[in-house]
Amino acid sequence: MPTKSEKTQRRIVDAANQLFYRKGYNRTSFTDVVEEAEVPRGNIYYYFKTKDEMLHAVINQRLDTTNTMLNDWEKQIPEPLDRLVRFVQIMYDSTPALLQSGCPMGSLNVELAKDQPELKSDAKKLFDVFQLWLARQFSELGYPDEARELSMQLLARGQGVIVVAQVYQDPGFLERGTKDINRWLEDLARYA
Amino acid sequence: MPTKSEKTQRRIVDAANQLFYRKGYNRTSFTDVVEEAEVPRGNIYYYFKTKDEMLHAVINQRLDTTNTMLNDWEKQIPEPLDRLVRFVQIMYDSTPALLQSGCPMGSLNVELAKDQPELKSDAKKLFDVFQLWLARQFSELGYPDEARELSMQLLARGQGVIVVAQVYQDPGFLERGTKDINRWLEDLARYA
DNA sequence: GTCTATAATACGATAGAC
DNA sequence: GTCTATCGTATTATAGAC
Repeated sequence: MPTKSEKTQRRIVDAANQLFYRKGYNRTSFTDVVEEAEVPRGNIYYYFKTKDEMLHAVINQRLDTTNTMLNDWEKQIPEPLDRLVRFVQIMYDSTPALLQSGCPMGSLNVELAKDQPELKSDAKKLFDVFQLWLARQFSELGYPDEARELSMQLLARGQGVIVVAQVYQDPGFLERGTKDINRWLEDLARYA
Repeated sequence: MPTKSEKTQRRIVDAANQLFYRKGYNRTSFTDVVEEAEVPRGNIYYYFKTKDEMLHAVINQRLDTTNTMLNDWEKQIPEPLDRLVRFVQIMYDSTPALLQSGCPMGSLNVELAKDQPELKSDAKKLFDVFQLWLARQFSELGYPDEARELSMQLLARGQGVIVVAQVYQDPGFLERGTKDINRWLEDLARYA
């Protein structure tokens, strides 16, 4: 059973997570977070000494969520191709959010990569967890040597489609993009 | 001959342009700009009432530069395939900057799309100018009906490769990515 | 037109009462 | 652990001397 303290901390991290996604890390202020989380002003410093620490907690929470999701997929989906297709489907399922705020891990990395290298190396882990999982699927699919390269190509395709769909506010492009990616995956599976 | 006033304004816009790219729009302060441009503190308000206006000037300058570049390519390069390949080559030529700060137009759009819709619609023009030019090349290449879709696919491929190469600080992925794109373009030209 | 001084506000962060 | 009051700094922006 979670203590009151743990619940408060969770409220803060959840609020920060949403705001970092909707507004970006640098444009989100502590005031924004305490208002969204509905906790008193200075309270936040009991849990996080700095904004960086808050980002760290947000990233760790996302990593947990992602790991759980990917592990579930490996348990529930027997075929590597179907797992890869399942991955692509989160893009299609998240259409409204992606058009509004972009890719949660992509946009965070793009923002932090510019001139906040320490924060960026933390955000990079969000890519790593997907990349390693995808590489494992490509390996099982029959491409052990090209697994890493293919996983990065898949990530790149997804990122590109999301950015352009967001710029042009075009859900159709996102849908066609995911279908193209799936065709590519099916071709890979066919000629493995 | 440029007046002193015009030169000062240009210095400010050039400085802002660089900083918006290296640090992002929201993390760049007026202080940063006046220091980079080496003009006195409050002077900047004579030229730009708000930061938004400064961004507007930066975007318009980039639009001018881009239009000039693309017009030159159309004059100097007779074949549409070669023009498309020339476009892809700026990615390869800009490797160090792309790994450091990402795509100048992509990262700006990703940043502003989150919750600054007016600024984002201005930044979107940077995509438009490339998109329209690319569509014209695809049209000439023999794909008049698919020209818009193909131009967006090319932009998406570029954006994706740049994001992933930046996240992993991997110039090799950027190089292989551009080669893949060129192969795709050559295939399109072959089967047109 | 150019520049300095400074206002007004928002920020991240701290001290300390409870 | 919880919360308030507040500090110091950096921010955008203005007023006004030159």
